[in-house]
Amino acid sequence: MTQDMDGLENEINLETAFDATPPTPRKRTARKPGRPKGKSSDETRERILDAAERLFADEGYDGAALRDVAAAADVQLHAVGYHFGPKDTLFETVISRRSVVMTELRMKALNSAQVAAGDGLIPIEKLVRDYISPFVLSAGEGDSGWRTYAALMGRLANSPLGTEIIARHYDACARAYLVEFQRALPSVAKADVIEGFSAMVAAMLGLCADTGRPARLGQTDQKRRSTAESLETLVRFQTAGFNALTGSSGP
Amino acid sequence: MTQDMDGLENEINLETAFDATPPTPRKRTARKPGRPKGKSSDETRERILDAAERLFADEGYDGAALRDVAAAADVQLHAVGYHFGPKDTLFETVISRRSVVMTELRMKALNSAQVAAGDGLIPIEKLVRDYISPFVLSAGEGDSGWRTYAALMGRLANSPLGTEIIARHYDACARAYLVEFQRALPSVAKADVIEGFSAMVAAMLGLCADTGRPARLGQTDQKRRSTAESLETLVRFQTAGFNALTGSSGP
DNA sequence: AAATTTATTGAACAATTGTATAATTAATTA
DNA sequence: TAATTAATTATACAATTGTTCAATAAATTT
Repeated sequence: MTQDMDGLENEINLETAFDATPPTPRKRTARKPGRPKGKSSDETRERILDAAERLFADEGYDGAALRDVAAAADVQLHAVGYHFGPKDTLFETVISRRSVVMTELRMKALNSAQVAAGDGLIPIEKLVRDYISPFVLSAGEGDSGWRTYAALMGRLANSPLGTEIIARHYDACARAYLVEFQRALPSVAKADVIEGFSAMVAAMLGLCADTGRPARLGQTDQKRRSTAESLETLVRFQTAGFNALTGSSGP
Repeated sequence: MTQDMDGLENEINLETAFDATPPTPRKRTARKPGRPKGKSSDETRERILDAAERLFADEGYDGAALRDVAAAADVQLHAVGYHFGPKDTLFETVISRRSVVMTELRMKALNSAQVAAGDGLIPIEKLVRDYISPFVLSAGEGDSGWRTYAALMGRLANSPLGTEIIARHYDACARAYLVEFQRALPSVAKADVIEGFSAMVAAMLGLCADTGRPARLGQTDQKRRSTAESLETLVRFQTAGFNALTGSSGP
């Protein structure tokens, strides 16, 4: 919401606080039909995407009802369909809105690293860090939308629908990194490099999905770790994992 | 299915082959109402659980319709509710049926390792292997039900519902292992040990969920790796990850 | 042998869901 | 300024869903 409640020239209902139980119907603001005065539809689109992102993350693709998305975005049901078409393309749009940002961050980092390395190799730790940190930092320190997106991606990770969508939005970048991982680990079998990469991604998603399991397993309800600490631990762990693959089965 | 199609004393329809598109309605066998002759209801229960397991794995909790479960199990809709009550308790039963097996395997391995270690420490690699291998081997070499179950667990991993259920069924065992991990890594902060453990579990689930992403990322459609190979790579990778956490921030 | 319990089929219900149609009003274009 | 397009509310629909009720027949108990 870039420019909040402007152009709402009707009586407005200020219960914008977030409901803990998302399927709640949530009475909507009373508004007149017809094109609203002065407000760009882009705001509405973003509001719908934000609401959809959260509901897909909380309830899953099938669990999230378009009515609840509409209510959370404070628009009428049909506005959702009008802007984004059927449910699956809304979902696709939710994913791609941030995947393009994430992929650009990762590819820029990779390109810089390639330039810096020249003919040499990119260190494993740098590859791990460059792939992981945009996601971890966005999820941990970005706005709440990024946190929600990270939860959604984590949830998607091992589902058939999610796999298909991740392939479409993230595989190209993953392959670019894999080339460098393989180059930096010439003695490691390709299948092992890929398995390591998959392990790294799974750990990253699990960390960022932020399910609360670590806190539960630790019991001692210590204050939440800083994102930076978690990131460093993850980088060290995954880097060592990749390096341990050398000298096992030939390439 | 321990004792297949016995007691089906009515005309039977042999299209038992698995449908690639699970939401297909699937016409059921015509049978008389009333208690069937001679067949134990345990068979029916297992058939329903198998069908539910697969549909939950393929379609998710909300995506799986009880009607489709019933059709896949070749029973009437109400038989599902009769045996397992509402949908959420059916789901719970699907999870617990195998979680008790898995937890017993892991706890037996842990107890053996503790006895073998006596007053000494259990090596990290042994802890990793003992926790991971029952799941990986069941998913990779067990019957098809275990493969389905692994996909379901992977899918559950980062969802709110899944987290809650995993806590109920797997946290006790996870804590028992964590004690030994911490003992074996005395210089590592507790939060780091937990983060490493979470990374290990995430990688394990990602591997066993078997989404096909590794094959897609590798492109060269090589024959599927053996489960044993994957397991060894995973153990080596995760063990090195844990060991790399030593000597960073104090406990 | 009668009564009860168990396991099953068949049918129905009320609620929810994704999508489509109609109406309305502001912005844009001709 | 008239006509068209864009964005929105309001309503309707047909399909699907989890659950429940009724009927039936075999097994078990009394």
